[in-house]
Amino acid sequence: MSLKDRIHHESMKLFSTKGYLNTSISDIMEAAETSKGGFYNHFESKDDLFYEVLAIAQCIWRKKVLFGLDEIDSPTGKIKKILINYRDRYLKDYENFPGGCIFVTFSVELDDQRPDLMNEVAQGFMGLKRMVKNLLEEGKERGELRTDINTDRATEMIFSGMIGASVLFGVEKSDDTLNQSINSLILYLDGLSPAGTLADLNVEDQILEI
Amino acid sequence: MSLKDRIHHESMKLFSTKGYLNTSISDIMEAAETSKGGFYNHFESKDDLFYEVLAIAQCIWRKKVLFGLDEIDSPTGKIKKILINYRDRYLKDYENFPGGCIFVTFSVELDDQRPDLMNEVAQGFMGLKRMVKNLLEEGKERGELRTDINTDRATEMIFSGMIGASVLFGVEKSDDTLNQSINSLILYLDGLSPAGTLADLNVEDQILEI
DNA sequence: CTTGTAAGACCGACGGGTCGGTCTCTTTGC
DNA sequence: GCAAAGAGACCGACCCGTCGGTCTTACAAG
Repeated sequence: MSLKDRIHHESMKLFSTKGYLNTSISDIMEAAETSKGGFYNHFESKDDLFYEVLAIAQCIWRKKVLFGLDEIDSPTGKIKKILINYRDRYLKDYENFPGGCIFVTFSVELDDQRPDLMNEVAQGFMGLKRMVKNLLEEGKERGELRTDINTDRATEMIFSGMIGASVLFGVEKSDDTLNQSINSLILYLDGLSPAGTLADLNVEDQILEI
Repeated sequence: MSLKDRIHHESMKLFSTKGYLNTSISDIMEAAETSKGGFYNHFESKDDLFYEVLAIAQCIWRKKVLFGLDEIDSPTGKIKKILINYRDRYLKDYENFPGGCIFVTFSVELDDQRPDLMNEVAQGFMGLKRMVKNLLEEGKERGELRTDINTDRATEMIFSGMIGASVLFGVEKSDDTLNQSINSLILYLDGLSPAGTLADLNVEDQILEI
């Protein structure tokens, strides 16, 4: 692995645990086993590194959370898959994000201090929210959701539930807590479907199989 | 207002926006219009200030979020009141917490960096979660919830929904977003009640009246 | 010899914290 | 009633370490 890759990787780990502002370049140098010269040979500034790491993190997020989604036809099935991926492939990815969801960490520390950096992060959030909403609406059109379901409200529940789950996972650092939070969301999603179709989806199996 | 009170108050505001680690004592000095000497005359260390501010913030939280709760008999009504207070009296309290929920800010930045300080914060979270759970269970006993409702899962939904809502409020800084997030939680709570009782509670009115 | 990579000495700004000193207000002795 | 003495609030220069960032130097590959 090249030095640049090593700096990217170690920075991402440090950012996810300590945040951007509280990670010093010395921290990164130590973790990547390099020096000031090695660092500044590859990056113009710390902010420069931020943007690159953010892009890489978003790329990893997509790969992890959207994994296997195209093999699923049902929109609500896709959301369920997103939740399961989010839980098992993303939040438990201690190799890349040992400190939990890097976007939550960024957003909480940067929203009032570095609005310029914050914008980039916020766009990712909005993308996820829009995706959930679109899938819910499509699911409703296909009859996978009860007709009385308000997709906006359901989107809010699932979206803020995902964010809340990652914060609480950071607080408690317990896989059990995370499983409970996300499983509750999956069961909530199942509860939106018309009566009778619940058993067909084999919910509990899907939760336990992972 | 005494200097000590001023430091407490300004620190709380700064901590809620910048976090603890990223707030310098110079920041506090400037905001409280004092000097190094004035600061250290009242506090042994920055950590000392942290503990005091945390205690004050918890006190304010309780006063704001539990406001008027004893006048309500119904357990689910109490939860609804908590959600409304949380939305209007606590999160929108720009005077004390201009940066959003101070406990979320603390927990995200401190969980991996200062576990000693984190413990104090985490206990508050667990207290709220336990309160919601107890109220839900009591509500179920009183027949305010359908018998098939799993109170653990409902607790997860409401609790992580509250945390997620405060993070997203910080990201978007929009009252509308916050209202939508919390209103969705209130409507979710209403959805847990046995069919037919929904209209009696006059949900939409309660949401709009605030 | 040239070119690109990495090392680390160095810079000014700022971090938390200390310390000598001033200013004001209360207590005390007469 | 009044002045001397003491207590404690408050100030800001200063300490040392760390911050992000620059620049010269060393060295290895071609």
